[in-house]
Amino acid sequence: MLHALADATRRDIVRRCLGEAASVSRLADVYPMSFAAVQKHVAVLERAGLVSKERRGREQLVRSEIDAVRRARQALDQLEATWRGRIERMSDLLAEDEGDGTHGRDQH
Amino acid sequence: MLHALADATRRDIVRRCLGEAASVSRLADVYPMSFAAVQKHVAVLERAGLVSKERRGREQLVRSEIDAVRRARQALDQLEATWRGRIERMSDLLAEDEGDGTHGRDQH
DNA sequence: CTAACGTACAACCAAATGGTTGTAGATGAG
DNA sequence: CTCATCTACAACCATTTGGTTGTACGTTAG
Repeated sequence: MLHALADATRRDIVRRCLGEAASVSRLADVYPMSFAAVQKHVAVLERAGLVSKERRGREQLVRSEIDAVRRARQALDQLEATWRGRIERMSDLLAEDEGDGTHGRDQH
Repeated sequence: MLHALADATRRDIVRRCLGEAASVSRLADVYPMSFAAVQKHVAVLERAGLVSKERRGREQLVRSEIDAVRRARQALDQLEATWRGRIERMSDLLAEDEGDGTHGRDQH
């Protein structure tokens, strides 16, 4: 999921299809690469649930799933939350018990 | 940067080193892979600025850079912001000018 | 109907990834 | 000093990635 957003072209595709959907070939002539390459990028995004395709005539409209983007962002929020949790816990330990440096947390 | 966080092991390393730093070998015996593999993951995170290493005796302590995590998260925030921007702009267009569907935006 | 367009997919390729083992250099413990 | 530990790094390997070209198929325009 984050992997799908780790590519600049793919992030740009998501950005471009946020407001209004675009056909794959329209996307293709924006980027300096072949149609097939763009098609693959879209496929990666689709597998990750970040965009959906809807056939309209002979075109295939790509639309970004904003909720999926939000969910991806949450993964990083989680890291920050963990961080805040650690700091809090450390403060607690310092407040109530300063002697023991080897509390057995963090074991696998 | 997002690429560095796209791997589950690396995200876990970041999580683990958020509160207190850990030596590379300590990290290594947490994961089911060789020391060298963990070392490589740490190197990737370091190149991305997500962790920093500090030598302490013969150990190398790995510490996560919470600000870098925040910066990575901001990249995804940007996508959502773009989305909100698009919606806003669409509303504006609908409000003031309904006739023209082919305004020349989004050109490369 | 025919030609052009949009898509799908296979085959191929170079480079990056994620892993391994092995070797060698620093550093601390005894 | 000597040995065990921690780290660094090279060489190698399989798989994935990001790109290409070529071919085939469905749909729309004229």
